[in-house]
Amino acid sequence: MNRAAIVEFFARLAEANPAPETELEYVNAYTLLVAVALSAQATDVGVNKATRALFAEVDTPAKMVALGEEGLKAHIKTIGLFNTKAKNVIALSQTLIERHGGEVPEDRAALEALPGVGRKTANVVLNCAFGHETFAVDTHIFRVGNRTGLAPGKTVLAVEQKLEKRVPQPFRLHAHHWLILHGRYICKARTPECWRCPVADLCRYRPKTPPPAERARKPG
DNA sequence: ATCCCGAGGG
DNA sequence: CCCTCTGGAT
Repeated sequence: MNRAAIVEFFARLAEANPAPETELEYVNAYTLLVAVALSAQATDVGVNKATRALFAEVDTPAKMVALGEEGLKAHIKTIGLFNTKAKNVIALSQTLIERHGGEVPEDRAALEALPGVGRKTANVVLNCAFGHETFAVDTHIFRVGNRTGLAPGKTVLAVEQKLEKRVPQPFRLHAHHWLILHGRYICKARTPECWRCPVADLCRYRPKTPPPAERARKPG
């Protein structure tokens, strides 16, 4: 995708959604960090279902440590990988208290040093909580980048670096959310809905799924 | 490369 | 049934 096409690509996504935000529910930077850590290989809907009750009760690292690993597990049993996540969130909260005064650090290295926090989670927190122009590459963005030709790459880091080079202003701050929402609702993993995609003419992917009307006409 | 792992959709 | 969901640590 050339530069003009990339500008057009984001201009259309921006027109459809001028102020995109994360669909994870949170009340402060700390609960954002926890929500993102819980969202690995899980849907935001599923995470929100568990965190609504959790964050009403627990919204600081100290309260999380007081809740304890088993107490946290009881809240997040319905989320995949809950054993690992509960252990990490308690340890992460303890570390925030011991090393960062109970605050979420505005620093990539400090974030990635937290248990259960890798590059993707750090990028989301830096973008959503601190307004950094980071490109958190998740399963959606990896797929959209490769499928469309916007930012092809064999690894998530390669895709991130390509986005870093290719995404122009004024789209850099919200590119992450535009791409993730596009991937979640239109450029879906199994059956991308190209027939209602606003950037289909800029995309290198040729649809293999016929539109609903055609599928109804010719079932099977 | 493998493990962690529940809910929802097709 | 199988696939997917805002990954990270070993």
